Formats: sequence, C-alpha cells, structure tokens
Amino acid sequence: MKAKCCINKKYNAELLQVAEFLKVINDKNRLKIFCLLKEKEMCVCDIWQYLDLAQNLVSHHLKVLKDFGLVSSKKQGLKVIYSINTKAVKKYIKLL
Amino acid sequence: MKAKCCINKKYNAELLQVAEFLKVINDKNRLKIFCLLKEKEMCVCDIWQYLDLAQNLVSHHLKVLKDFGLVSSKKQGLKVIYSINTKAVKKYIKLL
DNA sequence: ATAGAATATCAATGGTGATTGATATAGTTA
DNA sequence: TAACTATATCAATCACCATTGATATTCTAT
Repeated sequence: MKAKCCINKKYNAELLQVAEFLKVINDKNRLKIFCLLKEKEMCVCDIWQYLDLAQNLVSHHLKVLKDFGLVSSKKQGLKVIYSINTKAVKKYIKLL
Repeated sequence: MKAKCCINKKYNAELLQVAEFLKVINDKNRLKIFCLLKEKEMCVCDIWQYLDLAQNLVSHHLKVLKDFGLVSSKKQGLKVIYSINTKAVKKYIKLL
C-alpha cells in the first residue's frame, strides 16, 4: 500500500503541523475568542469581560494563539489589540 | 456587540460540538489512522502493524473515533474492519 | 512622583487523556 | 475440545494543559 501519511516525509510533517494546530484550537474558550475576534479586533479587557473569563486566563490563551501565529497584536496606549491572522488560519484549515 | 458565539444558544452548542470534535482528532496517531482509512477500509491488525503502534492502543483510538461517530466497523470473521464515516466528518468540518 | 488601569508572568493545582502491560472475549481451525 | 488469532477491556502511569491566585510590568493621568 502507498499511504502518503506514513511514507511521504513531507506529508508526515504536515500531519504533525495539523495535529499541533488542532491542539491549539480545541478549547471552547479559544474558539469563543476566535469567534469574537472574527467580528472585530479587540483588546484583552473587552474579551475577558465579554466571555466572563479571568483576565489572566484570556491573556494566556491569546499568548498561545499568538505564539502559534494565529492572532496578531498591536499596542494602543494601555491596551493591546488582538486580531485574527487570517492567512495563517486559512493555511491550517487547508492542510486539514 | 452581537457576537453570535456568546449570545445565540444554537451557535454556542455548535461551538461546543466543534471543540469536542477537535479534541477527538487532535492526536497525530488518530490523524494517521484517518489517513490510512481514507485510502481504504482496514482491520485493526493492518493499522497497528502499518503504524507501528500497540494493538490495544489502536483499538482504543478506534473506539473513541467510533463512539464519536467518525468511523464505522463491521465484523468479518476474526477481523473487525473499520472505515471512515464520511458524512459525519464532513458535517464537523463544515461546522468548523 | 504617585496612583490607577491594562496586560503579562509565575507557581501551584486539578483534571484529562495517551500510552502501556496484562488479561479477557470472540471467532477460527485442527 | 484445545490451540491460536484478532480484538477489546481494565488498571495504572505519565505527561500535558486549562485554570486560578498572586504578583510583576507597562503605560496613563493627576
């Protein structure tokens, strides 16, 4: 048999990438954050108050998402505005 | 703001379903199993030998996937043949 | 400079889930 | 029936990770 996922190294590497991607977004709170950011970019304070989550928890989730390249951030005075990195998300969805 | 994911109950339920789906398939070995089954239906013995995984581990992963409705199985003598439940998979991908 | 607000980091905890070894069950063959 | 093969279950372990509370950092305004 010629199952690409087991023989082809490139395919295997992509599979690992997809697994990592799925691990990063498999949490309901992270999905909710995505849902909010899909509507418009937001600061941490908006997100945690809207989702009724602890501030540090939201901050942590955003850090994970950002480290993985799924969201971007920019400073605006005291606030940090997060937005979805559409290109990266589409890339992983396509791989999946 | 009118973020569907937080206000709309139906949307919220779908979000939880998606999260569960992602938890079920976020493992590299499960993705590999999917990859194999995508090529053709297979018995447990084929899968674990091909992926070089323990038999009981593969059996366990398949049980989780089956419980979630992502794969189906049929008995053929001693063997149990597993195949992908394409319809269910497409449903979740669409939700995502 | 000092107080306050927004965000990030740190340490600890609790729960979940993949993996493993041993064993049980079901079906086949001699 | 007995031996063998394929699969499933069970108990235990290990690692990972979301969550929490406390605290640090960064920036603004007075």
